[in-house]
Amino acid sequence: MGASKSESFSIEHNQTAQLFKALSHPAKIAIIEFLLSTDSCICGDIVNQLPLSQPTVSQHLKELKNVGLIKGSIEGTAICYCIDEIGFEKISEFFIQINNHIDQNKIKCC
Amino acid sequence: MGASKSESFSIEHNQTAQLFKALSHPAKIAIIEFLLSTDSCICGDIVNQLPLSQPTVSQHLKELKNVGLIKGSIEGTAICYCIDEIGFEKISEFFIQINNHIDQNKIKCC
DNA sequence: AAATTATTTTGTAATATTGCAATATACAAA
DNA sequence: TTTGTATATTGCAATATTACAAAATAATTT
Repeated sequence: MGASKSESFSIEHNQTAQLFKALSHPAKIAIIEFLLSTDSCICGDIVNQLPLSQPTVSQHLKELKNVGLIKGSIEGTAICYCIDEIGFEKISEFFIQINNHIDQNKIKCC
Repeated sequence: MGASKSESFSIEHNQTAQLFKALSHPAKIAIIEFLLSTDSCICGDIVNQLPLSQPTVSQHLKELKNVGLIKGSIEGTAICYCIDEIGFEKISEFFIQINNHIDQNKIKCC
């Protein structure tokens, strides 16, 4: 067999994993950090920042947009991309759980 | 060509991406959530919780341990696993950046 | 020491991801 | 309507991940 028995897991676990998967590549981290560092976020600028071809960057942008971590709007002939808070809020919910656990000193073993 | 031009990106971006990659599968999310929900964290319990074979679970545990998201200690013949705060603190640093950005309302476009 | 129990490692098949050339689309300008 | 500019899609090769059977390791009990 092989590859991702994702049907065997809950929708929530799959959705959380999907968000993390969208951030599991250095190019995607670089895109997010670039969008954080600048106000102008024209797609072509992102392509120029990265050591990857335009089609590859376009594919990474598509995946980040699909999970709701970035959003894009048409500006004439160009497209303006920026951080989408909604996706990051979903991820935050996961980390709130983790931090509550750590704060409560529930960790007794190891 | 194909596959992960990771050498072209900074060490920081690669490390951040590695942490997210370790969480990019529903089984790994399920493992983390199980460890959050219980004080007893014997490896065999995790195997029983998941719809995967024991060697597959072992492999997921190894990856989570490698990036510092969980840790394990030997207890006789069994191994006790639990959340490792260190890895989660590294991820938190990334989200602090994001939240600062969102709070500052820097998002002007889209 | 042999048997038992718990976990890891190895090998391998199935599937998914990454990256890019080539092509397509969409709009603006000439 | 042709040309140019910006971005997306398609198709495919290279590589990585996922899953598990089988075998290996390690500690415990008998």
